[in-house]
Amino acid sequence: MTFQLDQFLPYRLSVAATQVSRRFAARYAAEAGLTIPEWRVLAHLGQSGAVSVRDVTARVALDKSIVSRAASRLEKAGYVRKSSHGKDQRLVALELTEAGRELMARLGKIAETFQAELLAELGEDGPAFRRALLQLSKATAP
Amino acid sequence: MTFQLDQFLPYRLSVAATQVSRRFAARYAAEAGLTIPEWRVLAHLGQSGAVSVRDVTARVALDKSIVSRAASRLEKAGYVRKSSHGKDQRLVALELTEAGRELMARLGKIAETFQAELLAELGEDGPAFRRALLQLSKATAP
DNA sequence: ACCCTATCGTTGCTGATGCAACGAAGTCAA
DNA sequence: TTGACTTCGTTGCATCAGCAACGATAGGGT
Repeated sequence: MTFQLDQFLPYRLSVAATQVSRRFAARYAAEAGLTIPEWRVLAHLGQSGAVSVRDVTARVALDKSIVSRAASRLEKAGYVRKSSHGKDQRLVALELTEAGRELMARLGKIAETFQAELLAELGEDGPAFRRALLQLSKATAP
Repeated sequence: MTFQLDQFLPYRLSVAATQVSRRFAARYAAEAGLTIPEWRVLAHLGQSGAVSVRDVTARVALDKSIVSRAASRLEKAGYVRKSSHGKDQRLVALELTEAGRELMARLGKIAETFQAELLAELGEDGPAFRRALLQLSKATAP
């Protein structure tokens, strides 16, 4: 029997992820022209207060260079403020501005709605799907 | 309650996909230094005989420019042969060379093994996970 | 106090991505 | 047959991801 690409889990996973990202991006594009890294940084700051680039990097699964650039764009757009961390001068403290909090409040609603739609589509497979994603997200030892 | 990025399905899905792709890439890197598009094109040709770029594009969920470039690289590497489709001169017939079939045979085994590992990790959530991925891969009407 | 090493964040650079435009080839109707 | 329109595959171009290198700062041992 030959190998079937369309039965292959990594492939199916990648296609699904791309598809879902596209659908979601179409939703929030109307509110703000954010890239995915920008959206993730914004969302993380919304739930975490003032944190460093390193913290964000660890949490949102993006390279630090990407987080750095996303933060700079968000700062220029007025959604994020960079200040220096008093204690350790190497660190930068990132936090949302008032405009950033407002934007995040709107995007948060959109995100919740979208997630509800997805879960409705999944029906009873939803919980198992969630568990599976968590399991697969674990990195193997380097 | 504030929005929690790490509970958000599109985010979890994206992280899981990236993670799994990395793990799989690490496996086949030892056999051949393929990019993901190259791997997909190779895999599709392995199961489909001679087909056009358009066919591959539709099947592997990649832009036609990406398929075109991947096919060119695979041709240069000696895994793929491009010939002209007698009937319609616009079409290109892509097919694996002998070297391509050999490589695919080896990669197919690696892929099967890897998939078995993933399914073992998922345990009884595997089938639901599969169904969910298929459901989410469906595009919404444009 | 000093040096040696580690960490933080930014920037450069290479290659990949995705969109649009293009030439070539085919189709269909008048 | 001609001409308008469509489709196929390639290529150009702008952007983005990811890795490495860098300056700046911190910390730890002697």
